[in-house]
Amino acid sequence: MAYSKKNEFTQEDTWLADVAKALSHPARIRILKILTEMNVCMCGDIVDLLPLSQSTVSQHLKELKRVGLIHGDIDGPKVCYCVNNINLQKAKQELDLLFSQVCNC
Amino acid sequence: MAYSKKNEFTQEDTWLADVAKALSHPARIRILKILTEMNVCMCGDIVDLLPLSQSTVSQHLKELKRVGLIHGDIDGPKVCYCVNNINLQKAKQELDLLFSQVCNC
DNA sequence: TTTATTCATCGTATATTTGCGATGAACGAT
DNA sequence: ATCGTTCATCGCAAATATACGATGAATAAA
Repeated sequence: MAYSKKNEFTQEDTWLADVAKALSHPARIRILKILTEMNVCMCGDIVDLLPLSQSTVSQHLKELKRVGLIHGDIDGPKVCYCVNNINLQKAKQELDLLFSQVCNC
Repeated sequence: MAYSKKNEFTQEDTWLADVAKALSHPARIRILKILTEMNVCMCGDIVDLLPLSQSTVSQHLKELKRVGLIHGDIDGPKVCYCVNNINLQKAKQELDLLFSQVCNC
């Protein structure tokens, strides 16, 4: 590849692609749904519901945190994960905008 | 990784993740927009508009075709690429459903 | 038939993602 | 102070993605 060319695009396209990347693994889709279904959710709760190890789930949570779709509040040795409604709404709006630009329906 | 675990999830979550993956590179976001702006579009037209080689653009087109967001109609030595409105609409609907499940706004 | 155009695919290099076990940090409870 | 719980991170291995040049197939035009 030599070097990535991802930054030779507009910031909007890059941001949208980045959000899409965060959604591009079924485990992360599932995690978002789990976090909404359960009001409070620790990492261990999610591990129990997924066919993945604790360290792998932790990585997926980190990716969702990176783009701001969730946040984790430290509570002693636990971390309470929640969806970030503000950023989810922003992501929804930007995706809606993309589809309105791209789809002639 | 040993083996991927992507198929240990529901078909819906896997399909959504797959659509998101197709949108997870700014070049592919850009290509979708270009295909909408121009009514008829050959691969070479897109290559002229992107900082990527012809073979790389062809790969991105292939990925968009794989999930059905675009289709290419052969026209002699040319290939006429278009967005696939039906599947774009389906993708939009499924993403809307996800956000309605996941976002408390 | 030869030539030019258009594009997909192959081969290759590098980067990134996915996944796990092991380890250690942080904290509450004993 | 010690122990158990919770979780992030490190180190590693394997799989995928990104990017390019080279090549070849397919067709239109000459």
